Amino acid sequence: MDVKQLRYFIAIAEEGSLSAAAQRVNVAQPSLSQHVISLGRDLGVKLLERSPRGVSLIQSGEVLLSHAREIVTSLETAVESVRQSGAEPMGEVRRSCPKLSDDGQCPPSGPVGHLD
Amino acid sequence: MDVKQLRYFIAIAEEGSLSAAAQRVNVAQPSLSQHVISLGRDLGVKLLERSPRGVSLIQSGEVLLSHAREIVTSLETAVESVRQSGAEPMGEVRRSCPKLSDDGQCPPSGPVGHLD
DNA sequence: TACGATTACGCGCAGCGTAAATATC
DNA sequence: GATATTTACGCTGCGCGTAATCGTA
Repeated sequence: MDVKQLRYFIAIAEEGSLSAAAQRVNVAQPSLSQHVISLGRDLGVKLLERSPRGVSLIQSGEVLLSHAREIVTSLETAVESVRQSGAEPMGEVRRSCPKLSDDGQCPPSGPVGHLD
Repeated sequence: MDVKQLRYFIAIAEEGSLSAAAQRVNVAQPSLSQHVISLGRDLGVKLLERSPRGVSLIQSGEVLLSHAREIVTSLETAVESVRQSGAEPMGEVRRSCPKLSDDGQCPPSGPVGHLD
């Protein structure tokens, strides 16, 4: 069970259609189809019903949806607070520059804040 | 960012050692090393310090740890409720939430099955 | 015919394990 | 030398996209 699947599922639930959700999350429909099948199999429940026009959530799907939203939100909150807690940013800061110096180097950089 | 990485990170934090954590989660040490490096890179933050005897969390790591525990718990709860939502009566229920909104309220709840 | 989901199939990459290297005691 | 992490490297499986197939109106 993966957060990516939860994101996909939220998109499907909100769009009511695999095709629309696929566009929204930039993934091909077959991939989403596979994910939702796999998700249902992992949970041992049927999550949604196939309608001639798209899909619609059934009870278990609604339950999953609310939890999924909560979890995804928690995750985003977590990332945000960890980033802001960073007294010690790490890694090299790579930057591009619009114009190289004559010696082919980037001009010296000024003070840099955190990356968004 | 993946839940698996959060589980791994929790194990590392609690064991204080990559080797011990690796045994606990049944993964080779190098794999965990890669994961924690990747996690730190994704977050743009240094999470722990290498000691000659294992590793120890620094501030950002502690922040991540608490969030990670919360998220993993939420995920397990979610799986449980979805599984049990199969044939259970449903309706609005009060629920606890791992994190209050800024105004001190629980985030809005959706329809759910019963909680044990 | 048109729209949407599923099945089939091939490819690339992420994650894993083994093994070798590095570091600290 | 012992313990613990990191680097190197090959392999397998998962996730994705394309294309073909099925279902319904």
